[in-house]
Amino acid sequence: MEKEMTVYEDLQWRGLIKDISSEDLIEKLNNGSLTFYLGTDPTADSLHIGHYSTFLVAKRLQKAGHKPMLLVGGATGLVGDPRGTGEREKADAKVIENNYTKLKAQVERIFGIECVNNYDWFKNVNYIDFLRDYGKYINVNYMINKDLVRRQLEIGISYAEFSYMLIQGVDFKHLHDNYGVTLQIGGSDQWGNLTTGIEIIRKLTGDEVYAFSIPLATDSQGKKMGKSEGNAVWLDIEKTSAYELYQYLFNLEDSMMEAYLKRFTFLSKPEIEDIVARHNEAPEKRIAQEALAHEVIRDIHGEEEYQKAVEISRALFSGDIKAIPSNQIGKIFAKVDHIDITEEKNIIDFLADNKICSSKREAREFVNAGSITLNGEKVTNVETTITKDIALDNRYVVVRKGKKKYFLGEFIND
RNA sequence: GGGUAGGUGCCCGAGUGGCUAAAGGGGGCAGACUGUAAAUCUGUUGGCUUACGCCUACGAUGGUUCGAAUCCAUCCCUGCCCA
Repeated sequence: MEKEMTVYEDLQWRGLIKDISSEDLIEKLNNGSLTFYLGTDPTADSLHIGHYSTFLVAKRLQKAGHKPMLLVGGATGLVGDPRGTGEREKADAKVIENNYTKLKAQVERIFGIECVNNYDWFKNVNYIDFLRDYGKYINVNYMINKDLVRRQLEIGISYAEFSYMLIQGVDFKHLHDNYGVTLQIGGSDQWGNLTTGIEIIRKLTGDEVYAFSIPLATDSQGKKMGKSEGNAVWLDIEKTSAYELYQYLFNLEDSMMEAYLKRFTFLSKPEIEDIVARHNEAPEKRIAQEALAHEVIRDIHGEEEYQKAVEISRALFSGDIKAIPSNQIGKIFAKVDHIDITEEKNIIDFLADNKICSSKREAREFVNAGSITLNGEKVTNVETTITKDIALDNRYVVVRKGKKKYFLGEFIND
């Protein structure tokens, strides 16, 4: 039996540590009970899969006996953090507020961790005081040398975004002063912001606090994970259904499976090694993808949603749509995009009107290319009409676009 | 404030009066192959149209011209240099 890994070793093994502010932190992670935080800005009304692994680190540390706090940046979201690729659009304050409300609820539901808002302590901060209390202690030279700032300096960066790291640094100090937070974690792109906080706290209080960064989740090409059909993979089930999430995870490439299992699940080292070994014997069975999808969807949406996602997938990909009892279709496909059909209509109009295709031109192209399937039968004639005769049970038309995008059309008027 | 280089389709970027719905690359979408992978290859990528064609588009607004992304004027925005 292998010796049990320490907290730090486990994180390292899972590929969740990129930079660490001080070697002293290792000891504290392994033995102490730290209060730490992790932040995100409310730039959208839901987290996406890219955030998920980072937030899971908070969960892992919590399981190891540390106390987590999550910060949703109502204040920092109004300013916008530099991305290194160009200035962000000025965010609408109402949108940010709305996003904050949703994110807070989501974060507390999925991770079960207390959530704070930096707007609460920034809304009354006076600009002059801010400059005197904090701005005085950080050199512009220091700020300019941060990687993201330096990159954006070449294309222009506003004073607001430039100041971002200062605000985040003050967050750290606030949480340090009021909640005894001594550690901040974040994605590797946040490293500059994390270290600025450490700097501010050291200069103002003399206290030594820590940070480590987490590598961003990428695919084998080094691209950020999290896009499916050109859309982000959200944790909000209203934005990305359990079925869509299942499909996303199930289709991930083999070569990344081990890394993803380590990063996105709580499975132990022996369990992951076992899954990977079995997977490699017969990659086409996608044992690893299946395990990954099960773990992740159960943790985010619950076992029941996972089972439903599997059920839909089986029904759709078994190939034989017509074999499904028609009284089951409505139920099984409840989670697939649903289209009400009120009249019989030409296939091209049907595809374009229901936004399955973005235009009639595209609809024609898809039909001609053989990309459209109705109830399991390929349609190649643009003159085809959607009628009740071809509908299952005179009611349902399962439309497939491409290899795996499904829609359920249903005749609703008699 | 002065000088200078720019602002092109989802992104990067070519184009300096008609041959430009706009090269090339990336990304997206679709097809083939496969395992509902990856990689690769092929097609496609403003809208309407079977098609001819029409409409909308090259920072904004006006103007010159038979004709402008391309020329002129004013304005807005950005980089760089100087003060």
